[in-house]
Amino acid sequence: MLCKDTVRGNIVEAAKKRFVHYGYAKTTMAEIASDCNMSPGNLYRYFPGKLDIAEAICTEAGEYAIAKLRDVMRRPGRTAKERLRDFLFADMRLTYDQLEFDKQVFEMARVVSSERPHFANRILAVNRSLLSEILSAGNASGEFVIEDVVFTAEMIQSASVKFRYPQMHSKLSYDKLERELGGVLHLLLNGLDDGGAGREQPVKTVHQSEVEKLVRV
Amino acid sequence: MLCKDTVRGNIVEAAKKRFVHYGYAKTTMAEIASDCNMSPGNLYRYFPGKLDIAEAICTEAGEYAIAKLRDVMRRPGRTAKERLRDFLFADMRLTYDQLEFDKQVFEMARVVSSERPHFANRILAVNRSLLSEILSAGNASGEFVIEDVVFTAEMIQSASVKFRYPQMHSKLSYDKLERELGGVLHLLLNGLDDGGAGREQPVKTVHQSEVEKLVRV
DNA sequence: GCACTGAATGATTTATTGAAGATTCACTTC
DNA sequence: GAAGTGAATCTTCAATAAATCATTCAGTGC
Repeated sequence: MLCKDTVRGNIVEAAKKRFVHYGYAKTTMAEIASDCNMSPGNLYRYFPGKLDIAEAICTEAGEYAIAKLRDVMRRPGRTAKERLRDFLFADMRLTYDQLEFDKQVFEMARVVSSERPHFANRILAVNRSLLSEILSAGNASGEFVIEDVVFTAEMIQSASVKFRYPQMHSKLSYDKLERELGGVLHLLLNGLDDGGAGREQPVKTVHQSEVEKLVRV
Repeated sequence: MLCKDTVRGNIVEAAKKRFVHYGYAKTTMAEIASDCNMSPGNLYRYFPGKLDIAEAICTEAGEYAIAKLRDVMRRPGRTAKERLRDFLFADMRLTYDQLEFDKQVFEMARVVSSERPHFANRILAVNRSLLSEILSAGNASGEFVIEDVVFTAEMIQSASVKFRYPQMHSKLSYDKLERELGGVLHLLLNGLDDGGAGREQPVKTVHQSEVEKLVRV
């Protein structure tokens, strides 16, 4: 016998295929149900509604991204600054790859985060806690001297908003984004007294190919 | 006899009243014409189209804002850091006051900058040149040691995007924005090694009342 | 011929309505 | 009675008809 969670999983998988292929709006509950060999009405025994299925997909994707970021963050033998850099670049690339090129995934993400604001906030909060972890480690190693780690993490998020919102990417190539994030990061690390935002990036960034797509179908 | 520029000015004034009161979309060329005691057709002898009237209004407002920022920037007896702070706070407040509370003005600005992207870019470029001026002065006084002033100005704009785009203000009170800009600025000035984004703001910011509304009608 | 008009044109917006889809629920099956 | 159905309902979408509006231009008056 199928347990409730298995069925939910099947529904999510079927919906993900449809949403990614045809888009959220163009996918009907009847189609998802039919893909699962059930009636539309029965879907409602597993999810309160269509939006909740999309939210489940996004949550899964978010968890995958967090796992990726954790990996990047925890590579051995890197300084805290390098970790911070790796983290921000990986985060930008995850956003870019996922949302810049896939209109359908972008649509789904947009709908979910506009209809369920708490969802986006949760993602942001987890992200911030990872940032805080990096900052704390930097404090411990003596690289940073940060009083309020959580507040500082929040400020780093503020300053890097441009690199995490695909709406703002419009018309900026990935190269340009990379250059800008590099410059901003340099400023954040070194402040204005230190030669300004130098173009050189002595710290090697995690290579993009190491960070795969967020949702694979 | 009325010279062409006087008539243009009258049209802009009439249109501004309508746009601010009823919104860009809800204002018809016939209404603007009628307010100027002329026929709709005659408007086209002074402006290529409706959008150009809106652009003229926005240009005027932009110039006013630039003038305000120049004032703020040039107060005597301030350090470069203080000037930078004043500048960014004043800029945020101009954006906030103007666009956060006035739906109609926001609509007009949105239409113009989406239909005429070069317009927004011009504003941003002028803004950047003012920032560069501050940075150069800081270099001259020895406060900063910035190699590429223009590049650094660009990076400061990147890091402060959140405070200049009303779309991003959604759900953030002005107090919260101020706290965030303060924190980000601290990071930009001092970098991460220096105690992080301390909450104290020893530098007095130009008081909000000193920066008036952008468009007065 | 310069300043302007206002009706004509064609694009865009709005209103209407029929169809499609999300959600519910009384009912069936095992 | 847990799992599921599918017709009924109520909402939302899409197509199109109607109206409005930006823009043009042939024409008027000075």
